[in-house]
Amino acid sequence: MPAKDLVSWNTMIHGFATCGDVGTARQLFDMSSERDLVSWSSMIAGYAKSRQSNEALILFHDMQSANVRPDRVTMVSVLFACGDLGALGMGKIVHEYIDRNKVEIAVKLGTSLVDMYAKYGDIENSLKVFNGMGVKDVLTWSAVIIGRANHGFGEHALDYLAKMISGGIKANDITFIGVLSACSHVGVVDRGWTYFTSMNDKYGVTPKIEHYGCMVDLLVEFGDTSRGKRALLEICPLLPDAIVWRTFISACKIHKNMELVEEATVNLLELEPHMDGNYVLLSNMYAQGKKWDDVVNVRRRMRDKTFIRFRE
DNA sequence: GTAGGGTTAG
Repeated sequence: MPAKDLVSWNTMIHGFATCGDVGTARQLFDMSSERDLVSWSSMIAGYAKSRQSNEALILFHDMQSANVRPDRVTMVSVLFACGDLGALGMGKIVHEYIDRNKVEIAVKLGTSLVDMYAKYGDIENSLKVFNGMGVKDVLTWSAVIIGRANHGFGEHALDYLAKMISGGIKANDITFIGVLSACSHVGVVDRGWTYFTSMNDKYGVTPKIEHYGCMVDLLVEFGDTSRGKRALLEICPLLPDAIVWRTFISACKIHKNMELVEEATVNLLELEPHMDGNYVLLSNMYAQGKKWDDVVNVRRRMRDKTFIRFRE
């Protein structure tokens, strides 16, 4: 039985880490006189969750130096960090460790492996783990669907959706991110619309801003810009966020619709006035349209911020 | 048995 104060200490580390305050969690972690498997795992999970994947892997390394053996809970977070960084080599080492130590590959750990390989684009290893899993849930399938979609294999992603549904597993909001972006990659606007409407009607999944983002991408790139704009401004009941605007901008560029791009970029700047990249985006856009006065204006707005080199 | 583990648009 672990000491009582070690348990409460770990609870505190975990509490701060999962709230996103990894800084405080780390302070507590560093202050603690005693650290066990749970302390390390909580801290690594905190870094992974807040997308400080490098820190997560560094800490995993420190954990090994401290001779604390990771278990399947630790490895879920480590694999997530590997997938996030594209650290396939590290991910494979973890996989080998799992096999060597005969760690049971249950749903969560299995899904983490499937996801890590799929994110990297290593579909062979991803499916090897996938096929070896006794129990798969909606996230296991979604990992494959999203992974395939993001690597340009939209048809493959949609195949897996069909297999999943015929296997009796219901798609959720995460699945639909993969499904809709698969439609974007394949360029099937009508099917995208069908899936989008079936989300609510058939699956009871309320579209989130991410799903509208996918639809904007699909419509603008393969439908027409004005329909995409309608989807964005009128149909989307949620306020478009910066990612949606950037999606819109990059999709618009294909059609070189300067007016819409300009409007969108101004909106983006309002949402994220501190992001330097957005000013560069706006300036480049004006430069492309040879609107030199506007280029100067954007630069003026930038001047008090920070030094940025504009592309010629 | 157990304080700690998986999800997403660009």
